[in-house]
Amino acid sequence: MTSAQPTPDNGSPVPKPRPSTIEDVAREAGVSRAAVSKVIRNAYGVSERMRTQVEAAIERLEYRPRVAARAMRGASFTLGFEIPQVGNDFLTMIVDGATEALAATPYQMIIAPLGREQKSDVAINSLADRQVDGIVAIAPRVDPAWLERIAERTPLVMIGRHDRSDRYDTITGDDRSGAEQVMSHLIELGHRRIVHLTIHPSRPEPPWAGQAGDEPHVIRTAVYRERMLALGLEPSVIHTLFDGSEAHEVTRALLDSPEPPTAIFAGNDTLAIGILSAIAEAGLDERDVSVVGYDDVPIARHPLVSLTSVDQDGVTMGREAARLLLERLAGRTTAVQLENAPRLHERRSSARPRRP
Amino acid sequence: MTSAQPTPDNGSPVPKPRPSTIEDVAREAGVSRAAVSKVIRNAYGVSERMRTQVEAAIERLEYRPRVAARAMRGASFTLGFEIPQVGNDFLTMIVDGATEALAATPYQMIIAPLGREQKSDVAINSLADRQVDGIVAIAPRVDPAWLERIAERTPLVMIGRHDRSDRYDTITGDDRSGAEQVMSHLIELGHRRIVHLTIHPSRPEPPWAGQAGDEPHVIRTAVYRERMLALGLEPSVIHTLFDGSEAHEVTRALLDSPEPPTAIFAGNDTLAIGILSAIAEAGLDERDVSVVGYDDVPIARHPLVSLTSVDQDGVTMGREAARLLLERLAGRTTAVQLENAPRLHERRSSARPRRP
DNA sequence: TCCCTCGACTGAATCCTTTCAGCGCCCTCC
DNA sequence: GGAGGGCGCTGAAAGGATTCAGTCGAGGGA
Repeated sequence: MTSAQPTPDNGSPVPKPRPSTIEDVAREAGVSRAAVSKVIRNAYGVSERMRTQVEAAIERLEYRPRVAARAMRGASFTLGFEIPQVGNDFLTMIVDGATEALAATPYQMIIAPLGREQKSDVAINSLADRQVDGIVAIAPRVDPAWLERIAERTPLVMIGRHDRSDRYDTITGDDRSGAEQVMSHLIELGHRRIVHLTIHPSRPEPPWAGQAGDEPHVIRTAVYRERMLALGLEPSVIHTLFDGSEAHEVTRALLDSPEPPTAIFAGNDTLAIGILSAIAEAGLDERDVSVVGYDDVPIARHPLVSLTSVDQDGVTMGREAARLLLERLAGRTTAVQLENAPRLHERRSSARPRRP
Repeated sequence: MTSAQPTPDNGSPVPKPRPSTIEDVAREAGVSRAAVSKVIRNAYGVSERMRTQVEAAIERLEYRPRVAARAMRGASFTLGFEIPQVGNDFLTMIVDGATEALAATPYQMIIAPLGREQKSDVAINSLADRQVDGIVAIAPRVDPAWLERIAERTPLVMIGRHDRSDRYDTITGDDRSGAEQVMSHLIELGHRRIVHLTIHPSRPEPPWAGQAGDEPHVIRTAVYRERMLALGLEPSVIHTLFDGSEAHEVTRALLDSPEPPTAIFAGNDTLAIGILSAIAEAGLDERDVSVVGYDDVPIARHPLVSLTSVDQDGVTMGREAARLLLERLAGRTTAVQLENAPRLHERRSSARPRRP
């Protein structure tokens, strides 16, 4: 990065123009503050004449309501999304779906991304502190009881985990079915040495004690184990970090081992992409090592990648999450659980093994 | 998505527990509100004894300051990022860099994503309304004068565009140099029929009148034109939407044309990925049509993709953007311009043409 | 001993919006 | 013609933090 070029300070300290307030608008329009407030919020009890007057004043003064002040008594018109990994395209799909669903509403979406070493609760707390009107948490690694405490104050939709609650809504994919489809597919192709590579489950430590079994990845792993054992095969599970680079390293080591797998079932597509890169670098292809991912992110469809993957329709999940929050804000108090049916898309990355 | 399973309302309307306020903490610790405030903000004039007392009370009451209330008089400890396209991995890199830079600070980052049809100003306004302490805008398609008005009130860093301002800081890549590298590379490989496929520039309409020339993509296009004309070749520029799918369609049509190009210079990697998919689907490869992208997103390095691309180090841009904002918040009033030097990474996607 | 200074702490004002109780006024209905 | 009700609007309180001017007490210097 080239050295900075500071522009000379022109001496005159620019006086910050005070942005206009609802008070200014009221004075300008010759009405009370309360009246202006009603116009803004489209509330009941506003004559046509006053509406046009106030709107004109708002226009003239370029008035914009301060969200902070609104939040103190009313609503912030903001929905917060906790996103565990910004670069993950599955999460992007969720955001896309939600953006679309929110487009015609007065609600603005904000995203609190998780830092590399940050925990979910930091981001969720940060959203709650900002008094968002609703929160979407994606497979958060926190204690369900803690989540319920948050949900007591702020409508919350949790995407991914399979625990249920009366307090918050959940949206899940049927991870059992998805993983079954993957395993059936690989087994039918004739694979026997199948490795499962996935992310670390949340550690079973307080305050999040031993509930990891509800996490999507953990369920997929369980299905993998069952199916392997049912065939009298030895399961082999490897855990890595979220980011695909460790998956890449691990795969490279696997390929160098005396008896490398003929197939790898990846916990998600981000990992699968990392795995594919190691296989390609080694000069191998799908008939040496097949790979199946999970999420069906856009790049999986790309003909150069052509990754077999489980589609769980993240866009719909995001859209539904937004809808559920809006419903809650409109008054619903009962909890809702949605589950969608995943579907395996078979592509080039999975094939019959060259030698079983 | 499977039908909803409403949990039965258990009748007892749960009384929302009132979260504790600074008042409660003050009472609990036997001090004044102002004292608690000072402890929280690490302000001057706090004895060791009082600090420990107050901190204990905060702990006991699980007190968390309300950002909305803080924002009304002080700071919101929030930095806002306007992101024009959530799925774009270059923008993800910027966010990653910024997240890292902010990790050790009390500042939390929030992202305002742009909807499909939304304009930059909506997202930027929305951040300003939320009284974030600073804003990062990425190649926003708004009038520079408008941006300066925002910057009068809130420190602002603009990434991408090449216009300068005394009011806000800018971070750019040297797009001229980057585009020169691309064109030199393609020409040296022997390409002559080179098409440039890029995104639509902002329309030269009020309130953003005819300043599109400062946009990174427009500069890259200008360089392309110059180099083609210098060789006596006819430039051919095609504009598409942000998203790679239209690039895919357009490329397919190009390949079917009587005299298809031997190389395509893509305005960014997202487009390049879309172009590559059309080429691969047509059963062609880099010796039929070479492709060069811009941004060097992570997937470009993937051996299955191996896209030649210009690296402008988005992670550093994000980190620097965060740093510049923190500097402003610490008191700097002069504007700073940073520019980094892009570097072309040659990969498999660009090769000598099979027949020139 | 008295005055002054300085550090630690407090009380009250302030930020901007929503909400709620209440007040005229006009219309309708009996 | 009076009661009642609905509509349109207002004034003031409330919400939770920061900030500023000031108070108090201890310690130092003359």
